[in-house]
Amino acid sequence: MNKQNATASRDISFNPQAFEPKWQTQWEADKLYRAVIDERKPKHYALTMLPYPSGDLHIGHWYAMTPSDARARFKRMQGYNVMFPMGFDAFGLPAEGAAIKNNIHPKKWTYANIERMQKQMRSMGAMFDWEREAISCDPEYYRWTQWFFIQLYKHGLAYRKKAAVDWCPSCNTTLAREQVKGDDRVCDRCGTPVIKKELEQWFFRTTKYADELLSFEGMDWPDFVKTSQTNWIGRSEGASVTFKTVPQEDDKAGDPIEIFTTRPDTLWGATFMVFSPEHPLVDKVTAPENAEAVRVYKTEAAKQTDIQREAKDREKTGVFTGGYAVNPVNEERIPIWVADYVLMSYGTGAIMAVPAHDERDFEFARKFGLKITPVIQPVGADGSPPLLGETMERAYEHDGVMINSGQFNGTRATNDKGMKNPAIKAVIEYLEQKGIGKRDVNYRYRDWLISRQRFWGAPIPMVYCETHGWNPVPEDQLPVLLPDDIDEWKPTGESPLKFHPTWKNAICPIGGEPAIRETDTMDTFMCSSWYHLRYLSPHDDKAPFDEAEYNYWMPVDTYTGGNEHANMHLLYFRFFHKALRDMGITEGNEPVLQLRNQGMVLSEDHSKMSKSKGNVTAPDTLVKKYGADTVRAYLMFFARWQQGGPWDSHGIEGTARWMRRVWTLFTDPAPASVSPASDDTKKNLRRKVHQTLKRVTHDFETFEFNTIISSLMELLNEMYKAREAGAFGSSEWDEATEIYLKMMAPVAPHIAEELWTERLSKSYSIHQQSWPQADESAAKEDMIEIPLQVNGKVRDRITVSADASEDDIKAAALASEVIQKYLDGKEPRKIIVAHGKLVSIAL
RNA sequence: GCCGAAGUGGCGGAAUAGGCAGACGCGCACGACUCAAAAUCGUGUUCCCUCCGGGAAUGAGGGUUCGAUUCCCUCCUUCGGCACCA
Repeated sequence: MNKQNATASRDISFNPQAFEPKWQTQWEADKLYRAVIDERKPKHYALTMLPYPSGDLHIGHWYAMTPSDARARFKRMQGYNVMFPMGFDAFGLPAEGAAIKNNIHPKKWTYANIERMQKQMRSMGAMFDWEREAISCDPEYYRWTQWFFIQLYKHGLAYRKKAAVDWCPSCNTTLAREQVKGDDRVCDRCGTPVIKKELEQWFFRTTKYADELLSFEGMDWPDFVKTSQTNWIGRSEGASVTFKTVPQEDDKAGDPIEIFTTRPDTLWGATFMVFSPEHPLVDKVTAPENAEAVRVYKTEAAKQTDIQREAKDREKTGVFTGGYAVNPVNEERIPIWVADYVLMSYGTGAIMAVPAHDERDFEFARKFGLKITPVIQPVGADGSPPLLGETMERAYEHDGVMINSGQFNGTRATNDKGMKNPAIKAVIEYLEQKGIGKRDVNYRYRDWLISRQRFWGAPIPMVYCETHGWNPVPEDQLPVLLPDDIDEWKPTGESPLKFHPTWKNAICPIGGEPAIRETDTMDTFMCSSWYHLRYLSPHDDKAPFDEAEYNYWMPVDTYTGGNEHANMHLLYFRFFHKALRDMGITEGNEPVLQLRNQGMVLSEDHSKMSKSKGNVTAPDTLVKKYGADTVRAYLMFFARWQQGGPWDSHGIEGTARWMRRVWTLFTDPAPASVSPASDDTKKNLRRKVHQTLKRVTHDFETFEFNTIISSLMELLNEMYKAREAGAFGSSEWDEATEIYLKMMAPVAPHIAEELWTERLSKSYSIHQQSWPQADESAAKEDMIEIPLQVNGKVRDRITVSADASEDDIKAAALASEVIQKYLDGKEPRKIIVAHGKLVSIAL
């Protein structure tokens, strides 16, 4: 056999740079991947998160998109009518940065990048349906973003309010709570610590859906996303209780104060109250002689940043107001304090303090010498003395029995939260009966702040006039276009649109008087909350999306993307769908059935890739060197997709080698001098093919891309051996090659097409073939090797027929000389034949 | 502190209804081809020993079991989310 010649000819003929663009052009010309409604076929909407047009496609985009593409292709071969659209999330800050730097309009920069990235995306050989492309900064797109804002406004889900909001001093804009990260409270975009500003801004009423967003019923989503969202929403069950304040002399009517507590069962232990410094009633409850101290404390608190105030290990501070409240269950007069450990942004901004059973209240009470009354007594701690306020060393926060609580003494308090705790349940019922409190739920979740003081976003379509206040722009006047003739878009802290000479001038839609437009633009997460709907009919000028398309394609069957969006995009996206549903625009409770998140491709030194560190891997260079198929395959192979990992520039060589070996197997002339393969060889080949097919099919379903590639590599190795053994030309061989290319087609669409169409001369296109069906009987083994264990250690192996009975296997095992040696004439204590796979002998 | 995910050779990773640990690939070593190198092909590659053969090993320790990477308990480490949230 002359291997040398084969090698030489192969290296010349494997040239992905030649056939990859050829097929990309061909597929596009033949509209192979157009997704058109076809009622005869089951649909599959495969969605992958759309990119921001930052300039160049990086390896992370490939990592997100090409395995998703492979799976979409697999679904398509399985007979689904698959829609796999792509677009651009094209509004956002970097465009403004670039605009300032290069003195060009953000629009120009953005569209230039889009064009560049479209070209790069085409080199991936993905089955994107470009006729469905949607670009969020197109007026035909943001017209509908604005339209949705107006619908939300009309349904009371968009509102304007003044509040202390998060402000990024580097991005010069407000941020939503979700966009502030970590304990050091930094901007999600740029890492700058945020500050608080008191501003009037537009909000979406996301909290209305807090409870519904906690339900993930029927959703095949990763656990970490579900728990992350659950944590974020932060639901606490408890009670709200009204305390009366004791009137100051000049003020006869003492105001009622509502508080929220998760532990109403400890109400009898509430020995003081604490107000947040910002609480509106602080001044009213403050006694004249304490007024100066309170004023000073409030001023100090206002100067502190949130980061300082919310630092956990900080020592508690506070001042007495001189005012008192009455504990509604025991009529005890309790002092009211002001302290910054109580936050205005949670609950009612005031708490009842139960120092005996709350760590924070305990610390505060000890520091200021306030009364501590235990009301839950631990049980079962034999001999240990009962809790006493004077001697307790820390708050007792576990289960026990209620004491010092009047009629409830003796009630069992468990560690359960909410109504599952008998003590809490009993007390809430009592409070409701007496009319002093009620069952209540609180969330840490906040409404979504969507105003941005930036230029490159969808203008908020609202107009203000002195007489009629805020009103939406009439829908027939949409879109409210961004001006082209703007030369001042530098972020100043105020919206650049404000400084355009004429843009903000409008007329009131109600009375026709002169009015002013809202000059803030929308958070770009608003644009990406509905892009999956725009893909349905991207050029529709009658509606945001076409109803027939919606009815056929929605909901999204599989959504893939990065895991950094768990509490941002994915929460907004769900909120948006539910809001639209309640307005009668969409149907169903959730937009996405199945969600899968890929991990991140790290650089070779295990750090995050970044342009500034110069450790990025450029896909364009890799495509040039290896071809797109190899890059795709390596991205699927090198790590668990859902986990990601560091790039390895040597590792890709292995995948490149595999690709060349595939090419060689299909293009090399058959070895001439071997005799025809034995029946066994052919049967074994066929078995391996169908075993691989089963595995690959399974792994595509479960997103286990790395084992798809390794199974294919393994089968290729077997095929080489079978060819050596003379299988070439047999019907088994032909079947193997056909199935091999079909399995390869989703992963490496170009080489599969080239070999299928050009080398095997099969009918174009392999991407219109259906996924092969595994033959179970062919995949089954005839003979199996069974390990024989003695006391858990493998001592011998026997080969038996795959359908041997347990008794046969047992007999064969005992017949083994090695086993007999170990038995040494004794009777084994126990013999177990495990599922016909293994024999375990216990001596 | 609370919630979640995960710890397997030099490396990326296979294998879970409880049944042969290390598939596949990288790297490395040796060999073939070559004047030589690259490429390619072949062989080997968890660790330890006295290398015929035996022993140990899936973050650590314990438990259940004939049998545990897989199940249970305790602990350690890494990553992610939340955190003075009443």
